[in-house]
Amino acid sequence: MKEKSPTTQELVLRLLRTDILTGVLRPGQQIIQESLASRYGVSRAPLREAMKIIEGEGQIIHSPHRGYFVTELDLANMREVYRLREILEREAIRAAIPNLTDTEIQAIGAVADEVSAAAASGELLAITLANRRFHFMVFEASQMPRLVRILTQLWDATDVYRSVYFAAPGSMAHVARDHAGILEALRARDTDEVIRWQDSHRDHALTRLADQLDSPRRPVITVR
Amino acid sequence: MKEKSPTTQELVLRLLRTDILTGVLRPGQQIIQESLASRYGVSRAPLREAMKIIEGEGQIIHSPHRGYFVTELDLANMREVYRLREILEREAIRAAIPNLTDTEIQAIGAVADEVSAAAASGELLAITLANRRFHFMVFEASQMPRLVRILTQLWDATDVYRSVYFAAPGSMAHVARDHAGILEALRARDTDEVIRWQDSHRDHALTRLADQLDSPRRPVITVR
DNA sequence: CCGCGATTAATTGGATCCAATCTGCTACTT
DNA sequence: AAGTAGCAGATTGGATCCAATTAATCGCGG
Repeated sequence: MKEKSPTTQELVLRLLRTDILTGVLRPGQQIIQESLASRYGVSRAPLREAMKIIEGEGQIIHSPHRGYFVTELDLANMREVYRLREILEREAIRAAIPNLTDTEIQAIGAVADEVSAAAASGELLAITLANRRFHFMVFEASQMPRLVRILTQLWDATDVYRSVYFAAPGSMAHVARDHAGILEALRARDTDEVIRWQDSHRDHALTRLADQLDSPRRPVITVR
Repeated sequence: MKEKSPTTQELVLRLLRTDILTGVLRPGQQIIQESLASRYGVSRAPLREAMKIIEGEGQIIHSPHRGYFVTELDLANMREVYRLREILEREAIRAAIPNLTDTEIQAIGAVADEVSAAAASGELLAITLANRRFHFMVFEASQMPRLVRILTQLWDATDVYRSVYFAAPGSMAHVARDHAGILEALRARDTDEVIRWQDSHRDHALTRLADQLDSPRRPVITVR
């Protein structure tokens, strides 16, 4: 097997995503290209192309001749994202259920365990990523690549705040319960029940996140 | 009022969009950066950033070290786009109706006339753009910017084929009738009726487009 | 004659360099 | 003293240049 040759902008893309996710780059903050490029040890060229991608996903916005700024979500915006997720995830689940094989469901169960393991370790980034994999394994079974892409964008838009949510006490137990419920309903091939669990799961996250929106989060790391 | 200073990549962006829309760049074709850049009279740098945006909208795809290619939609993909449009446009209309003022509806009516005027002139590009404005004036009244953005992407994805559709004889009369129906239902604030018209409008377009997908379209202009 | 491998041309990816624009400060006018 | 014009520094936008990767052709061997 030949090893992958990661192009520089893919690398930068990953770095950018995690920096936004972990709060190194805070909402509202301007991104100084030179500074960030040297921080990543690359030139500005691949950074700018990577930023154009992130901009397309709505995580940063661009103002000509002024620069890029990390987007800041207000409550209305957040509610819109969750409303769209509600509509689209229902569609994804409906399309996915008939396609899901037993082995795939088993694999999804394994990922659920990974989430729990990550939760035990307390690694916020690991939890977020594992949780994402869990849900998207279902979505991807829909065989609707464009739908999956849109859902990815919607999840990306709120991921900045999601890690804060996971940090809240008691959230992890709630998540574990919902995941178990989803899994059980998947095994029974009970579409409506899966949707019910997923809806409640999402609603719970939204109310928690809405609370967090008032109290601004503290910086994790600051880049000059 | 100060005039706008269009940055180069915005210019390139517009050029790229119309080139894809009008078929100068055909589905499946590779985009040779140097060739296209010189055609636009610019360097490759702004072209590449513009392409990253278009890629995010799904109109072209990128393969590392190989290049950019204009995306080609198969029937399954096309059906997915229309299914997603169905779901999301319904949501947009539901959210929009309560917000629509009489003056706004009047303005939408004016745009419907523009579509007819464009249809009479036979200018395919003008028809496409006017038609788009008509529908998006409704969508934008939803006050859901993210939803509008996603819908824009979905419309973009099929616009390459839409002009072919408009060229089909009899289509224009059908379109005019549907638009009139939508307008009337808007004036009556009858949400379900608007959705019914919009659904039928869309379904008609899909069946026509599906036909076109078999017979490959002839090139309009070819760039070396 | 067909398949496989190496060399070469073409194209993309990344870095550096220069020009255009914005922002904040200073000084001047009223 | 307040406001505005203009100047200087910083930052972004665009162009050119060089390196890395791909694919295509040619040649060799089976």
